[in-house]
Amino acid sequence: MRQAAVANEITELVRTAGLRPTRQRLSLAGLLFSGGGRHITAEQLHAESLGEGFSVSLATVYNTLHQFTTAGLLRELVVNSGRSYFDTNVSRHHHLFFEDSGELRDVSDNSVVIGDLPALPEGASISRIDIIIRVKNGGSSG
Amino acid sequence: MRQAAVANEITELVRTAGLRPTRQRLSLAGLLFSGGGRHITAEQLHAESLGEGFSVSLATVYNTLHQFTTAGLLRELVVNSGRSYFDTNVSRHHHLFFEDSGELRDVSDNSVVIGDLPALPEGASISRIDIIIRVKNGGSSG
DNA sequence: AATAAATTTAGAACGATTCTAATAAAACTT
DNA sequence: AAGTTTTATTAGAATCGTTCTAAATTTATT
Repeated sequence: MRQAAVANEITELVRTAGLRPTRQRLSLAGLLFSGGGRHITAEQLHAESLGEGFSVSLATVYNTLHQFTTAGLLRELVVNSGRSYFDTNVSRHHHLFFEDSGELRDVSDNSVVIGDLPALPEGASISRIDIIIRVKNGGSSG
Repeated sequence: MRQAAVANEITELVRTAGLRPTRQRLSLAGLLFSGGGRHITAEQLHAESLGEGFSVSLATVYNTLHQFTTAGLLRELVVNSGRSYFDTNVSRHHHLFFEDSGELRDVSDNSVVIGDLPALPEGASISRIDIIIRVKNGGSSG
């Protein structure tokens, strides 16, 4: 697809999220959504953006990641205490987490069946089910 | 059971973990393992210990929680970025997390069936599967 | 252009956790 | 049980990821 067409799509994506298509948001959205699925931290995205010559502050990276998450464009993922990953795949799925490398890989939702659950309190409902399969040794090789 | 017998059991538990039965470790182990299953943060355990008149520093609480975790007496649980819970139930099970109250409740392992997984890289093996069922509204009521 | 509203930013502040180096307690030795 | 070595505890500083603040800039509207 032509560059201009991609840029338009990104702009539309940001607009649809109810956000003004600023230079910073478009750069970050481009990095996040132009390739395949990604699992990325705020610091990683910040470094990547600077590396590509798109200057942006870390505060804006955090703001943008949260705005995209609220808009349903990203899903926030917690595997370790003290660091959030943001997943560009917001469809129902789970994760393989390689403890050694810190890499995350998607696992299809079909691989898992949840059976009976304890009764939930009155008025309560499930907002999400997170499954993390922690793997030791290996990773970054497939 | 008599107080003295309980104290002996706790002492043995700490010894078996390869740790000296110091006053601080015994107090903390008593708080952690004398009741039923618990899900507790370092800050909560620290406050509880001081409240019971067992003075201990926060650093020691952290040290002790990690030592107990390494020894297999506790399991560290991450549900939110920026805060760890420690679970006194180290048998295979999963969790219900009440987003409003921050409460955690155990879910039997029987409730869940994991089907096919993607092939793991050579030499890799699963160290643990964490399932967190996030619940909105309700909690602390059952 | 002028005005209003939203965004970005640097740097301070924050909360959870870890580190440091000094003191204290526990376990050996004799 | 005194002396020695090893291990544990501690207060407070340091660190890390993240959030906040208030000023400056950009975008949208009139």
